[in-house]
Amino acid sequence: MRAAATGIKDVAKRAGVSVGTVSNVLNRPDSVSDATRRKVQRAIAELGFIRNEAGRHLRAGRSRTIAYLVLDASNPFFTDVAKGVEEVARENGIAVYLCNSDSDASREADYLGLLAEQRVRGILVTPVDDDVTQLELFRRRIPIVLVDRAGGDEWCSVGVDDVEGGMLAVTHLIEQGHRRIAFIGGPLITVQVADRLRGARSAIEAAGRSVDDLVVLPTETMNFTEGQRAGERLLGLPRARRPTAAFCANDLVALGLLQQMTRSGADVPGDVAIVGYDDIAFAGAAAVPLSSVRQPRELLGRTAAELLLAESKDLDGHAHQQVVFHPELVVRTSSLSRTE
Amino acid sequence: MRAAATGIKDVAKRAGVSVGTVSNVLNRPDSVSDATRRKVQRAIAELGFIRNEAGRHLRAGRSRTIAYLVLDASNPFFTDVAKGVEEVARENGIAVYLCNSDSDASREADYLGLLAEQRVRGILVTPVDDDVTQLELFRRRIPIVLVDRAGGDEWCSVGVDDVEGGMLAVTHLIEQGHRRIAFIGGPLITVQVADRLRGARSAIEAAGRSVDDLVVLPTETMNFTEGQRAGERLLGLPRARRPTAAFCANDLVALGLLQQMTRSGADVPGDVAIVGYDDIAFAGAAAVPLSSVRQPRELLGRTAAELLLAESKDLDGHAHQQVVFHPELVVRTSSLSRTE
DNA sequence: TTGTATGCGTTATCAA
DNA sequence: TTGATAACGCATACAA
Repeated sequence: MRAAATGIKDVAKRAGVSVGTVSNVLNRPDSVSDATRRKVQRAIAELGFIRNEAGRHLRAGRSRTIAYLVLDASNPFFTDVAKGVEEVARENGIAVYLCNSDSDASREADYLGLLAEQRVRGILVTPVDDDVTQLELFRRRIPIVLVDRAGGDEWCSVGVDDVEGGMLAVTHLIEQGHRRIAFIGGPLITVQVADRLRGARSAIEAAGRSVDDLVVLPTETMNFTEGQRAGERLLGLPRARRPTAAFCANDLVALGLLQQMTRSGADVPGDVAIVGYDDIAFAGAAAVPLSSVRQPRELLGRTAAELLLAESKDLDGHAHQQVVFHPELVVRTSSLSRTE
Repeated sequence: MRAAATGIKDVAKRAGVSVGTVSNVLNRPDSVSDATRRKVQRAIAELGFIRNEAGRHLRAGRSRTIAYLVLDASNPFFTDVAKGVEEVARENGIAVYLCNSDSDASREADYLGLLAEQRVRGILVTPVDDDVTQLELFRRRIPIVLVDRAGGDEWCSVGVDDVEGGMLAVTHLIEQGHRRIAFIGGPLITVQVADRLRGARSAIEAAGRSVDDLVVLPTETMNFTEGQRAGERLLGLPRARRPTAAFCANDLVALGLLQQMTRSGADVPGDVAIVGYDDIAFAGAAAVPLSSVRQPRELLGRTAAELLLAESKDLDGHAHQQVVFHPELVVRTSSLSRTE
């Protein structure tokens, strides 16, 4: 048998005081006499009273929940960012909904609708596509911060300089003596991917090479399987045209590629050097430790959450901020030429 | 400038009808005349009205949200289970909070408190420890279903027969000609781990071997790093006593072990055969494809969610159910003896 | 210091 | 078919 829901009224009755006093004990304990406070607290304990957030929310007009809508909950990158978000939220007594759009625009839309109904205090989102018009609708009601994506100065955003990341990766590969370099990732219209590619091109040009030296192998999404497929395509290229190095737009793709190479008997980094992106935990732990462009994941999450809470506290006088972090190249075995 | 929150009253005023009619349009559109319905719908569109879930919740007395409190959001096993949960929830117009206890009992307690305040309709949880007394408190108010863990017939639970899984794995290794077999996982007091170990022992006994042939290497948690450490310990054993096969209590540990072997120049499966547990996506994609005991992850999630919704609909007349699925051994390269 | 009364947004009941 | 109104649980303004 389930206990009936106890409310503030039941507590008041049990303690022999009014509901206002119970509320005071909960919210302004100093304004209540010691004796009364103890009485009320005992009643609360005896009844196992738990505040009803729906009532508080309705009364307060705003919730104590934010949401983080991610592209792919099974990508460690996002769970690491989420960790940073949760920390800040906890410090502020705020709960975090973790929602997974799974790179599906309709799921994203569903979740945004749901979150709007919940009147969450704010939403952190890495949008499925770069068209933010859909988000515009919601933004009129709910503060939104873009994570790992920029939206111009009309939006708060937290990201990492992906052009710089691409440059770091490819400059490193050039320094390791590689001429033909593959870029693997997609879809190419995605801002992050496009920026990383742009950085890669800049590095090629800065080295005085021809852009033809960069072989773009686009993928549909960025998961392990796509990396394996790209590996097959890479090995299918004629020897003369085959790149000796690959820069992958994320680590899942890089790990898939690495695995396909190993499986096919190709040596990494001997036959193909590999640099990934994100530096997820698996990267350093791969069979051949993976070089990768590290993003400050938890910091990204922390900063995004702080921006969101700031905006939610000062809705009108709020100036949108675009925070851009710098990536860092972590060199491991997968990209080190043995001849050096 | 942020738009003021529009409510059902604003819609009513705009459409020139009463709030009851607006509510009818939203909830029982058939009971409203076509003309009125159109008027109201136009007002809703013009004002960009979005229902306030807090109000609905307060009125209805119950929320349309459930929560899934996982041990480790970055373990693909849990995100796969979560996918099953979300599917069922979506089919029922219910939202899912995904909460990450990160194997930390205090975080788990915090979240349970938070969820109780939110009056979520139910909670799916894989508890941090096997002492369910803490959960008992909440259960009096909120339906709880244990996921991947059993709690006796006083609880609804969904799990997989871990004893059987352990037997499958070790029987297979014995059939592959191995005598000394390592069991790697922990903490050993965890029910799942203990059950898998028990299954492993049964398999040894069923084969007429001595239980001394099973070398238990306990780990503190079950992540990649612990697997690598276990690998070092394994290789540190004197040749004569060193197991030629290892059964790991999850895939992360197995992958860590596999990687440590490869790094140390040991051959898998030649020097050490490996079987993991869970069959996460990475398992089949590892440098040496990993044999693993597969759990029906999404089905686990679906079933758990269905059980939870059933219980939440019929609180008192509810009979607790313990659903136990059977694991399946997926044999890949990592455990195949070449001599066979 | 404590009690009373009101309203947050929604839905359901009942009357018109 | 539509409208008026009460109620959900809580927090606050104000009165005592």
